Amino acid sequence: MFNPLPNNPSFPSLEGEILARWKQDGVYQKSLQKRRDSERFVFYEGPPTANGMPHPGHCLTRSIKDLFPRYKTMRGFLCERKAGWDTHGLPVEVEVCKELGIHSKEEIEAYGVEPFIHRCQESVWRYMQQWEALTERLGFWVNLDDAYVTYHQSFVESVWWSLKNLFDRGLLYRGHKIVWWWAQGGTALSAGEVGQGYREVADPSVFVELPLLDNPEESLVIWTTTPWTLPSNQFTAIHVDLSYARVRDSETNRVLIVAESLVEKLAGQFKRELTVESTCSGSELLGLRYQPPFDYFYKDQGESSGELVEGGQQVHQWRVVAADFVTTDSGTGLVHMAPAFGEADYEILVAEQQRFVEGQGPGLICAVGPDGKFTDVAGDYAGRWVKEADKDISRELRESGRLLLLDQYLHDYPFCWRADDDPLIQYPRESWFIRTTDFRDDMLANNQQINWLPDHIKDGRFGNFLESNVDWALSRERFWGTPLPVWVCSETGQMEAIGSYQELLDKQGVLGEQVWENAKSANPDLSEHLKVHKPYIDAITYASPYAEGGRMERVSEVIDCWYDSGAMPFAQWGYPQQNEEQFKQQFPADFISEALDQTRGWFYSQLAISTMLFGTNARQGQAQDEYPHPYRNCIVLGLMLGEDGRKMSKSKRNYREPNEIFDKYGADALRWYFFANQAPWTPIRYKEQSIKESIPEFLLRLWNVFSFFTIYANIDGFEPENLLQGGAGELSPEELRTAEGYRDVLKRGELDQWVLSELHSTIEDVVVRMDSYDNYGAALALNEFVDAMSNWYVRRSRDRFWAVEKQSTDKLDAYWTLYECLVTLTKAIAPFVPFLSEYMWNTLAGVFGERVPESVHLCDYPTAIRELENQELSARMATLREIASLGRSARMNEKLKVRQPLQKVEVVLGDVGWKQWLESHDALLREELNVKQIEYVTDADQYIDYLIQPNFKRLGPRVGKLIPQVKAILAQANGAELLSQLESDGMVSIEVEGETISLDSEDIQVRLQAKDGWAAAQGKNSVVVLNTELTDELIREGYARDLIRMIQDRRKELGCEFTDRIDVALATDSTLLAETLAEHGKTIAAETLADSIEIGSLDSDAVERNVADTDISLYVAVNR
RNA sequence: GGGCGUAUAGCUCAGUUGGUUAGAGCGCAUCGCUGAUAACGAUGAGGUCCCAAGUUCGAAUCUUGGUACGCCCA
Repeated sequence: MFNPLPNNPSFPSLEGEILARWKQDGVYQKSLQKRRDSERFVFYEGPPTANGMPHPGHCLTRSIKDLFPRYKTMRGFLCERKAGWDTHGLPVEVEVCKELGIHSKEEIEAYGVEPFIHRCQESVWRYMQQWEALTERLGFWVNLDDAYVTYHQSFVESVWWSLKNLFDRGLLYRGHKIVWWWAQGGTALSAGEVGQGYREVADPSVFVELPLLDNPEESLVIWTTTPWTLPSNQFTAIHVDLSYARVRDSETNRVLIVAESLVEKLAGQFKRELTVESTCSGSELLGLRYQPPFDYFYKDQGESSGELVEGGQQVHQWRVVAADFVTTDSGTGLVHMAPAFGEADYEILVAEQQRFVEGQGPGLICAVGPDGKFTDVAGDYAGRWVKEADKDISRELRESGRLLLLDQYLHDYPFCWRADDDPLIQYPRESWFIRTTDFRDDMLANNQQINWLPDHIKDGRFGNFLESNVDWALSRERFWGTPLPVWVCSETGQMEAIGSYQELLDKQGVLGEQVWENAKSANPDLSEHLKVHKPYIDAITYASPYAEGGRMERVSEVIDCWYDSGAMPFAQWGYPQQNEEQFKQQFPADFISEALDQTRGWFYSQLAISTMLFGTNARQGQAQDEYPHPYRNCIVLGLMLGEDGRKMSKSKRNYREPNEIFDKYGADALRWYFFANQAPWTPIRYKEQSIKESIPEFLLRLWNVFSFFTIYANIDGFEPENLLQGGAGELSPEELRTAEGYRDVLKRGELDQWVLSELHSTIEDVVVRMDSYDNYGAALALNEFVDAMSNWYVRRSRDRFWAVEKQSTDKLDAYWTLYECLVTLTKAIAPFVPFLSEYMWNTLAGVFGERVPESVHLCDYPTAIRELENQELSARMATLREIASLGRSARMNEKLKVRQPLQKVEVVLGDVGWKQWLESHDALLREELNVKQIEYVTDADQYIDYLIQPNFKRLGPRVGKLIPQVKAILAQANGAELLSQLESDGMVSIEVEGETISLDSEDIQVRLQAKDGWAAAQGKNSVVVLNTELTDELIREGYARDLIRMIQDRRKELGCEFTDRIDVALATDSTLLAETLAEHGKTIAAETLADSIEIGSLDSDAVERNVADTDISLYVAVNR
């Protein structure tokens, strides 16, 4: 006997029980154990940071990350799921700073790097418990006990190994990076921090003349809103495709060079007449030399030059160069370039440098120190804060006659989010880079092999990003991160990279280990892993092999934590220092998934590192790893929005906490909502209402069928555990087949065959879709099957389950059919809704005890039995359902309720071939439509018009432009005649513009159009016409059914048990009553368990009702 | 300013190589069922498929140009 189900299922509490059981029985471990010798399906966990609270977006990623590994495990693969945690980086430091109430790097140093790092390491696990709880509650099976952690020594050493590899291949170099710099605090700010600090300010807007060296009467005109950058000017940029004009300034009689299209606008701004003297293209300006606005550098370097790669000499700077980003949207079409203070400007410098022979190119000019003040090189301005110097700079330009216009300009400019009076400046900092640009083509080739979902990511966002690759700025001037493993000789500046801690200790003349040892003995609780971090690692030096007496000292930087995450494919195993075998087995990944924001993050860092380390160019002379790696399939999830369709935000409270959802609706509801509501890459609106709706739409509907089955199976004593002997396997159709009373499917009724056909084609569909990572399509197919099972199979089979004879063949067929559907479906939905499916498995299979797997998650995924799929039956049943639906529709239009029996309906079929099969299912339809008789009409001209249309898809390619005429001819033709000709001859011919076109039945499509005046409804394949004539007999029968309904309703009101007997009396003016009782009294009594039905009254309370438009008094006395 | 994406019913979303009556769920209206029952089911109303031009016998679907929104970058 099946365990009875609770009446009102509380999914959250069911899930709680299942979670406890999983934990207690180690079901996840068993699911891996079962596949220990199987082919691997490799999954990588993109490490989240446990430094912040998990939110709904993480539920989505974790649901998807669970779905496919579960599915693949059931499909027979071994899918290990190693958890991981991202632990380094600025956010951690910021959190700690908040606790300490400090801001700047200086303050951290004053506090002490050592205690600061200790606090960082502790802070990393701040929300660990919440993360673990959420992971478990969501049903995300992942190995949390063996998680990789980016600050662990083994991880750090793997990263070191990879960096040493890059260093030794010359791919790691020092350069400058232009950063947003908080001068007062002496630190660079991340893009996120900069983004927080924008506000509108008025800055000076200056137009400056730069006289040409060859012709001082002519000037380039440039525009800037940061006059303080002018002393550091190095170039002027133009766009080669723009047209430029030499214009005469009416006031000074000098010639100015500006973009031609801006002449008028500038004349207005300058308030003077500008007369065009000639025009030229941008390319003609290239190479022109000019006098910079200030001569601090010019006086010494004005003529400095170098040798070009292509031969010849060129002066270094103060000449016109080309740049694509120059536009005429603002300014003059000529752009002042100060490479020290702008990223685009700096790129121009780098591009210029590359034109020169190595070491011969221009250097970087910078008149400002890291404190934001002019350096001594800047004469009078030395020591002054740059922004404060703007005014004087403008004044000086005016005095030297270079200033065309000084104005004010309103724009958004970033300020420091921690000190909002401090404007940020762009500033060059020395930085370590990885020469990723050398691998651009390799990365693009690798990318081509990745299966991106959605696929536009490949050549869209991600491909474009790779195309415009720039070298990876790796280093961070911070404290909590993987230390950059480069040691520099104090004497010669020679550098070495170190690949592991031991390698470092093995160096000659190592000093400084005792710093860590002392700290550890002073505080034995300190994590061992900290010894590879600042400040301990900085303390370790060794004897320089490059200079007698020199010491090798580590550079001070740590690295970008994105590098950590991108190194996880090998670093999670500590490869190559250890676990080589695991790494080789688990590389590359078959499947990863994160949200769109990881395109430039984890998706890139993994691809870049893997391509550089394991790509074809990486290991010359060695076996080449084929693409793609490190991941083959990647689902890019859409961003998650709040209830209002805007970004989720704690302060706006526009979303529900995951725990609240779990407690109210359960994890399955949330998961199903994610999987079945939209393609996973569309931006998803996280609405409580929508999550809630996934319960009645899917979970509850399935539950009702499940519940229906167990109730009646228990009543009828249907006990599969006793009908099936011996081992029951996984209750797959092969095993069920051996059970007593299990008949060959083809011997069962068509409804049984139909639902099993639907089941197996659904399974086939779901497997195809899941194998191509289409969870949405798979979920839709499953949902549709549940609907078919609930709203057609069970509904049309109810009386079979209620039949008196408990062991009839027909009844057993029904039970075995529904049991097979439910058991198979349970396995099919297991990866999607692991809790409900487990509960169903426990009930449906639990009766077998130890003869079946203890968990649905230890089963194989079902495979479709093709022989049971019957497309013809499926199509026929669809038509039958269409007819039933049309019948109801026609009734609605005539306001004839289903309780009123009708004598006859006539069904007109678009394809007469259906007739025979439908006739054999008369009974089913008659009951569904509540009619006495169904007639399939072929000659139905009186009810309908036949609209004949061409089959466009078939005919279109064949007749092309003639289609409209064919359409017209067919529309005008006598449809009935045409059809009958087609039926007898197999084809018809029509004349179109002198051409004869012959059409067979496939070339046309018939639409039926009901004529007015009939109670008819039309569908795609059929028309249903009601005979609305009501005889007295029919009316009485309808009346009887109304009375039954009314009495049943009263029974319920009175709280009757199903078995209670009653007495009934009725009083009404209706003349129908007496006759109806005479005719149908027995039926009414039987249906309502009435001992007597009389006309009159009883000694009980009467209730007034209205039946068939007549008032009636109803007396019901319960015989208890 | 550039890149990518999105725009379909009141709401949330589907729409399978272009095929002539564009679908689902929710909501709404009407009704039904009452032995799956604090459920369930049916039917219906509701669309300028963002706009414009083009390609085509035929466009929600393809092309171009707009508009709006989102994300990323500058």
